[in-house]
Amino acid sequence: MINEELSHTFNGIADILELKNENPFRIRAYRKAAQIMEDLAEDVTGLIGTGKLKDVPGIGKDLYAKIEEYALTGKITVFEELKKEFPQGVLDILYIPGVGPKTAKLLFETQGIDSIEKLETAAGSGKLTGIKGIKDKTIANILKGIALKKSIQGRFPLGTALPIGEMIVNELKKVKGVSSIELAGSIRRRKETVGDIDILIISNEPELVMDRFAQVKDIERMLSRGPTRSSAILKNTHIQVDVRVVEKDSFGAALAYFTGSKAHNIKLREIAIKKGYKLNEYGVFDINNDRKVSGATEEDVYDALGLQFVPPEIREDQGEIELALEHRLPALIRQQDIRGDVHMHTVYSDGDSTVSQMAEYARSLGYAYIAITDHSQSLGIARGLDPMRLESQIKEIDAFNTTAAGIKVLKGMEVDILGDGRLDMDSALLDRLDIVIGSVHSGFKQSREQITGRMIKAMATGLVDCIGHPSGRLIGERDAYELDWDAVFDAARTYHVAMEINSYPLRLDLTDTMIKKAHSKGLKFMITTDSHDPKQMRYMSYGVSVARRGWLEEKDVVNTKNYTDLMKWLKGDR
DNA sequence: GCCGTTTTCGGCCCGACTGTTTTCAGTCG
Repeated sequence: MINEELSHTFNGIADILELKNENPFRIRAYRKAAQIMEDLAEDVTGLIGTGKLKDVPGIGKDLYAKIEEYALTGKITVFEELKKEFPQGVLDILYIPGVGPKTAKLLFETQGIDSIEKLETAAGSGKLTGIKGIKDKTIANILKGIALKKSIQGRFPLGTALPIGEMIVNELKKVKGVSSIELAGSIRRRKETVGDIDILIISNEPELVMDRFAQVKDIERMLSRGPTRSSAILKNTHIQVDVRVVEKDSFGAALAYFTGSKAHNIKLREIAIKKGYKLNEYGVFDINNDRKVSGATEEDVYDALGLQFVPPEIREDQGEIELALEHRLPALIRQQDIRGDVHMHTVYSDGDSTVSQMAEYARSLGYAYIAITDHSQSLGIARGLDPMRLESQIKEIDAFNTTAAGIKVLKGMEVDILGDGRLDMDSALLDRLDIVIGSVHSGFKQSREQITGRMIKAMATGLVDCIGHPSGRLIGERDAYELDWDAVFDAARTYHVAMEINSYPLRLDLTDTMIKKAHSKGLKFMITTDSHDPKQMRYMSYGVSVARRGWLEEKDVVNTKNYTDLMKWLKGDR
């Protein structure tokens, strides 16, 4: 999508402007624009057409013109000109941890170093000694940084980082003197991918915490170590972990600060200044006498600034601050609002447990109901069900429901939406089921028009209650297929079909931005786990987090209904 | 480069750690 290309281009412009030691605020404007492009739910080309791009805060006349130029010609003249001044390799060097624009520029201009390879050779052969401001330690750090960059490829799925973060939190929790400990950063905001793991601690013995942290067995090496801050790189994953110890009466301010997002924090500080305060990670201070106004809890901090408490998942400067000022934030859906899990598999297809095993586990989680939704026959690899086997599963579930107490099992299917948009099961049989999830599992390479057409055709049958993992993406493994989201959402509205929020950590699909878009069109959602094993039902929290990031409330999600109301909804009362 | 019930010009968030310095620049978050 052109949005990603623009995001990349704007960051490239910002990189070169940094090398040129340009106005930092101009650089920030480009960085912000890059972030805006990344967060946009729509193709920016469409926004130009409808004139809506002019209304996006942060995109002024100049950036608008550059976006338009890129949409029309595929490039931005300013960027093409800037690239002549610094080769791409110098920009690559900027992304080595510990090397910034000043160093990169110095190395390029005095030594002609214009690639990471040249830098590595020069640093290794001692050619850098003698340059002003560069001594042995700096050279060693450059080499370490290069090695680090090679070992780290981008961001990590939340499903990888969160369990590791929780493990370290549990280790440090035991240290003497620790009274509070929280994960912060993008993990706390539950972004689908995170760049590092941030941990915030209150302790009256910070040295003990840092000692224990340095001994965590998964640590490969320490990057820095101070009395209040330490950083380390973990083995295997090479995720960076940052630990901070703060005073009790600063914990809220520090938690807010280290949770981010950066854009959210900047706006908070601007509000603080307007009110005559200064906000930093230690608290809110009166600018006149430096007296501390608040800081012990996040609630206090937001309150001092005149804001409603903003849940971490929506701290992205996407309108939440403006609503918080008016105390009109949505009441985001909570885990305990979920009354049942309505997408899961059993041994009938590619699951590893029986209907009753899944039901038993769901009951232990406190659910009122589950839906069994095994695959249909075209998905051979998953032993998809043909009509006969579906019939026997229906009988088994009916039998289970007559004997088992405390939980209801809905009869369902995750039916394949075939290459031509037909459903992979007899209509009469689907009609007998309580719930039908329609999913695309094949033909990912089809054109945007074809896949969009398939989905709309499937929805138009009136047999599908929900579209499963609508984009088909697997984080870090497989991109989403091409889809005309407006057309799909509009059709879903017409045929009263819900969108799935699939909680499986590598799916998390719909994404937060697409949820917002679908929500704005009035769609309903189902948050499911797509479990293939009872334990996977615990992934529900991931889906709820994504829903929260998409600003959803309890009423937006179908499986928050009690059993009776859910059945009414499924039978057509929508 | 953006933005405006303090402004169309002149502002634009704040501090820790490192390594090189003799008081601070660079980098990062």
